Amino acid sequence: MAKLTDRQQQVLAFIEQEQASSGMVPSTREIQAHFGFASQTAAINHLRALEKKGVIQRQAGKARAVAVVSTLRRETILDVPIYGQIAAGMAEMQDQEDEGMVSLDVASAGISKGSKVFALKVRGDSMIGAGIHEGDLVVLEHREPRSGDVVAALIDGETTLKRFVVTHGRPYLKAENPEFPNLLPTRELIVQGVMATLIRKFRK
Amino acid sequence: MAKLTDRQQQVLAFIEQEQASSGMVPSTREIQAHFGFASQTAAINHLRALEKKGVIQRQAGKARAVAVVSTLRRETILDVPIYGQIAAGMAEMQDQEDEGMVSLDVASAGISKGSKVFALKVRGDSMIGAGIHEGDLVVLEHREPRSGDVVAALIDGETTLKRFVVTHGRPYLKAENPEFPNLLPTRELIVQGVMATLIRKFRK
DNA sequence: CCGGCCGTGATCATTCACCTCGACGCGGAC
DNA sequence: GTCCGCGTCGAGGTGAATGATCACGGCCGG
Repeated sequence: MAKLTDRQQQVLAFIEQEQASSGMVPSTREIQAHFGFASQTAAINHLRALEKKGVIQRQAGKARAVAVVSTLRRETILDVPIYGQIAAGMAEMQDQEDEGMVSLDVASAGISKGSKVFALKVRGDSMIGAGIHEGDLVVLEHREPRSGDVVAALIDGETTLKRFVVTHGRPYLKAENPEFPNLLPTRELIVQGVMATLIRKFRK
Repeated sequence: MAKLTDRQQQVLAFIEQEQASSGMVPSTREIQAHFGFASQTAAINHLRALEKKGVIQRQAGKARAVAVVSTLRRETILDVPIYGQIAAGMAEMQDQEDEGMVSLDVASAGISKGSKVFALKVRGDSMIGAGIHEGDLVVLEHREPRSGDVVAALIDGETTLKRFVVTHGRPYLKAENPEFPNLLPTRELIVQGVMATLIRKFRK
């Protein structure tokens, strides 16, 4: 891919910035106005140059038909709401206060498109044996758990992270920390989500 | 936010799908054609309804002036290239084979916009004490390490993950695993990146 | 009976990409 | 040097793409 000129870099930056802030790609006239060109031709030429260098794609004749290749190549982005640490009543998935958002691509998340997804901040260290630490962000998928999955389960009105194990046809919840009781009886087991991804942010 | 009709959901899905695949929002006529409407008005009405319900934003008079609010609210997405496990010669950041891509928002990544970023797949368990396991994906930022940071360093032509510690004004690399030598002398220390985020994908 | 939803059909007014012709500077090729 | 390509910009014009509007009708729940 050929290198971009300073000017072309500026134009590309403008396009990307506009798309991020207003959601739409600027037209040739808007580019013209932004850079103070007296003619559209200047803007069009820059677009053509960017297209030839492969950083954008265009569709002849169509309005605002500019697509930035780097965002085009990207996998679908999943927006995961963070429901905090306490998840009482989550079974209904309602009235949950959003405490933020994580966005990552579906491939990295390993999540089947279409299923309900949410995230929780890990509190405590009952799963430290599985490499899940306090403060980690856990992305969970709402689906039926399989044996061996790490799940967020509602026990005594509180959500905790445990490993879901089925032995002799009976489901158990297992904490991965020697200081915790290894097996918990699981009557009225409510699994709120199955762990799909873990995200840990290091010092800022 | 008012609930969407089935039809409105379909229209929104079409818009999002088009934007993802071609990079641009469909025009009213394209929406019309896709759904087999005999009139543009049908398409326009749906857009108006979607706008009133707050899921899209439009700008009067402008072409393809539709912005999906959910993607608009989103933080800036960072595209991180995965450079694999072996990173010989990475100091130049050149000729690196892309083995994929991870995309996540800058806020979750905790990365200062503008710095060079890349990712590596963790091999071995020398950092298991820090909760970093084999197979984890580590996002690294190219910057000067501070004491206590986890860094990817080039030692004997191979990249390994270690904790960077400065004691008595002298830098050391420390493995977080009792089976490994605790402190490594660090002459000619090349730090390729400072760990910013960890991503672990669970069973698929 | 009204308002929201879902359409058809035709027309109008802009927005917008594209084209032609021309200009200037710069660096490499001949 | 001289020519050529490329980047960058100006002036003006054309036709297609596109959003917007008006008029009309049907369906449904409150």
